Amino acid sequence: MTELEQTETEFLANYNLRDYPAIGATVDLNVFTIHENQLKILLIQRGGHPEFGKWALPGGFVDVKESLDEAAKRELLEETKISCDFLEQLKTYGYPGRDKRGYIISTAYVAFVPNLDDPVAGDDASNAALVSVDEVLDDNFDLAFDHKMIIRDAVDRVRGKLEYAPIAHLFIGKDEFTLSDLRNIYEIVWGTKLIPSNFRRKVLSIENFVISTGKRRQSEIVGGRTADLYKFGGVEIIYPPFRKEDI
Amino acid sequence: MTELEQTETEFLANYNLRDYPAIGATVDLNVFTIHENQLKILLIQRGGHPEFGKWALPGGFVDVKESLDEAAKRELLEETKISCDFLEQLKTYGYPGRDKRGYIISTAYVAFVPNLDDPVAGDDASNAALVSVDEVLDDNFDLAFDHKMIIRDAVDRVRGKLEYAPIAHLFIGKDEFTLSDLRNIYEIVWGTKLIPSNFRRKVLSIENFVISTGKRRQSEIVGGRTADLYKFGGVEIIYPPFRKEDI
DNA sequence: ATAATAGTGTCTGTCAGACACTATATC
DNA sequence: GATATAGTGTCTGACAGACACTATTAT
Repeated sequence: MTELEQTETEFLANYNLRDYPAIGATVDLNVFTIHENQLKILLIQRGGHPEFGKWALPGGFVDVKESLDEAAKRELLEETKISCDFLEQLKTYGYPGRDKRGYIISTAYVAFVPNLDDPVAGDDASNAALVSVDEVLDDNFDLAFDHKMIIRDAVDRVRGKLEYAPIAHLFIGKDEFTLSDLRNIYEIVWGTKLIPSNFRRKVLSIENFVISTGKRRQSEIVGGRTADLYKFGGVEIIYPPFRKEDI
Repeated sequence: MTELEQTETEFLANYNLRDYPAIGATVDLNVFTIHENQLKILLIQRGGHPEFGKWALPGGFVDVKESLDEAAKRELLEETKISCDFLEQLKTYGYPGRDKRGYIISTAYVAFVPNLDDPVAGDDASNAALVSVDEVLDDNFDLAFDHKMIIRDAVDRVRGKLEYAPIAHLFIGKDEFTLSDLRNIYEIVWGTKLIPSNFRRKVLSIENFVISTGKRRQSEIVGGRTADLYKFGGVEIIYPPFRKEDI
């Protein structure tokens, strides 16, 4: 053992995180889905103190035996009973007073799940619901902690991410989808109408975004021509990106 | 006091973060600058355990009386004696084993500072240096903790952010600058050559990116025509973004 | 037939890449 | 004059917005 290793061992023997003010670490999950032609987010009604009874993001304390990502994945599974393909760190929120239990830092995550028609009631949660983001972000909708601020950031992230990341298909439950299915996701998340022919041209021009399966499927609503079925092609970034609007 | 408030008060009286495993929270700063025509990052040589003597990102523990942003600003001031206009949260790193002192979560920040020709020697740091990012990211360069991973993410953020955020002028120390000065920043950060005429057209086509001051300044190197001086115009986003390369 | 949806083709305007050309400075 | 940098103008190709047109289905 070198001298350096020895002094480090001594240092660590005397070091204890308990000598400093206690802090907590949580993860909060922004779970988005498309439901009834709306972009919705999963909320749980708090079954314990503090903020008892208020709607809040699912989440919980990080275990010291796991990473933040693992904590997020675990909470998602515990509270929604689903795993998902897209789970990404959003931002970390930490300042005095955001939680009455003490100085608690929360790392927020964003997840996309396909349309889960029969939503979910986790273990810890007394109640769970899918709420449209428009409703949640309304001034009259009361949320626990600083979760409204977090959701606002998360919605911005989802809308922005759709421009350059091939993630829209993650909202579709099926492996094979039509370009109308795909366009529908963009229209709902962005709250805009897209011209079908232009959308089609853009999507097909991106190499490996979608791959034709050769199969066709007929429209679900009323009449109409049968549509080609595609599957995701594995591309990692959409370049040049979609243009959401002319600012 | 309602019944709900009463039970919450009781709950909080019995709640103590000390009842859970201790965790720590730090901030780490990626301070970028342009120095000797290179994109460089500020590193400090650790003057204490653990990782004694290794190069590391400046940073330190978060105080429970301040927010994460405030902690980052404070550390930046303590370690570099400069405040800066751009300080943005990057990502939070937390998993078992990343710090020998215990489960310590680190929130990384990215800061841009203008060319500080005479770099900096903070209080806590035994030694400070500006190192080119190419050198730092080389396999042979040894860094403390997981800081190489953090720097890799930070460099990606800087290069990406330059495409759509009007931040290049923050690397220039002066209030007034020529389009060559500005182009130089893009070329250094991206490691590419840009065609001056196209760069000029792009910059001037973005409303309120730069504003002509009417003044002119002659080139610093050798001969050449005097260049128009501009100042930043306050625009918040560059749309459509710069195209860094055709992928 | 009519309505509804899918898919093709084309015109147009914007904008980036490339580069020739002019203007103004030092040496 | 040579050389270096700043700035103007223009050709071209890629691509998005708009929309007319054809194709295929249900009612």
